Amino acid sequence: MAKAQSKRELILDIAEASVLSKGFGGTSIDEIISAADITKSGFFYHFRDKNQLARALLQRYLDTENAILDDIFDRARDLHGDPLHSFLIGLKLFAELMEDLPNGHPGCLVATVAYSERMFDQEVRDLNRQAILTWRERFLGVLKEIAAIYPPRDDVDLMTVADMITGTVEGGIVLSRAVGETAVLPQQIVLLRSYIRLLFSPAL
Amino acid sequence: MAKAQSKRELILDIAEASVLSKGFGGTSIDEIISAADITKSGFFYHFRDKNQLARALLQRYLDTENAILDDIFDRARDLHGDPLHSFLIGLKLFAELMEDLPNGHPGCLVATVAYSERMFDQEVRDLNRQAILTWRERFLGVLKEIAAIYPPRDDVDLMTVADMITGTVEGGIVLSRAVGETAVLPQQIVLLRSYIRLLFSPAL
DNA sequence: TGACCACTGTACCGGCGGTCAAGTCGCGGG
DNA sequence: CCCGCGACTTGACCGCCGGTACAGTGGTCA
Repeated sequence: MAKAQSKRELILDIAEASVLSKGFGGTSIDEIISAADITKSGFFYHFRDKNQLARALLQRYLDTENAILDDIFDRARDLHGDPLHSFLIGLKLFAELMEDLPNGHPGCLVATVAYSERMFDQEVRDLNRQAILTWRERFLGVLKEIAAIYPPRDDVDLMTVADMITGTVEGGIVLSRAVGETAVLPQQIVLLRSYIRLLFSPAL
Repeated sequence: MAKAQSKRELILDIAEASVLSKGFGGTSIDEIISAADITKSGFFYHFRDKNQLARALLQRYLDTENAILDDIFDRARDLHGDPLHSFLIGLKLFAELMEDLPNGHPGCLVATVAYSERMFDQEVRDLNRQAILTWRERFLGVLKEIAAIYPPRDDVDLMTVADMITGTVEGGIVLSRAVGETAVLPQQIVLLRSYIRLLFSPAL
């Protein structure tokens, strides 16, 4: 967790950690404010209500996650010109990043929102939906480039393959947390990489 | 949702639906008891506290899910003697079952628990962990049978492949819910089937 | 007949989400 | 130099929620 430069950021840091370990409904404002050493009125100065907190939390989370993905796959692009090989390198870098997290991945707020949808207003749910669609488009673009050069060995829908990238991460996080083994998530990403390679490689 | 034969089962039915749409922390006992038309004392007659409700909820969920998996893969066994083909049929049956759910998959309680772990006692967390390990063993057994006949085309760890089955379902549910498209989960299972086929088929 | 099961009724506690009005303190600009 | 503004604090209050305690009640079965 990064050092908070302002009380507002500190609230978001504390709230994010609490939401990921206890769920949104299980996170109390009283607990956040005592950890952040502010008063209840101080909290409501920054956020109109708990829903606005959720919105800010999710927005900040998506911005940082997308920045991380940009960084990884841009670096992979620099390392190899071929779209397939570059994507495989990107997945490897991603798996290594997940492996290097000392306590495992802290959890995805998109999954938290998806599993408590009736707790949030339409704005938060739309933001969540848009996040998945953005990731779908991101990976679909790469996969189309790959498929133009390497025709897939099986009759698959590329959009579904794009969703599989996101789905593997979401599923891997659930498994890792539930079983208490931080290695599960990186293993799943490596296995996904194996599928992508198998699907597009002309011969092995 | 099946008709409840007792107030206790009715409580569990209502609580399960609420937990899956609002999270455990977002589900109030007051709301459950008014929907079940009983008093607060009536609730606490059946469950000592909210944690005992969680335990009963999870146990019942796991029992029914395992019965469904038994049924599907037993039927698939009857349809084809070869372990690979039988497993591929099982995955197809599973995808079709998910596709036929009118409002999509209602959600997995294992994921809910994993994303609110600090809300539950050790007993519930152990139950959750055991559920993942049971599924791991279930699928690992089948995969070992398959690999004995069809050597995998890529150097993969079969336990990781077994986890991928569970992970695809968990990830697919998160995606389906977040994006509001019920088709995503069955599509992901069909894609997983494509990988299993590609991984073990001697030639295409 | 009476014990037990599945509840109900009533009263209470402290925590939590949220609201409201007024006050404080530092700091940057006119 | 002081004025205003942003970032809070103080403190009082509301109704819902999780949970406790315990006495009571109607049906059923040995």
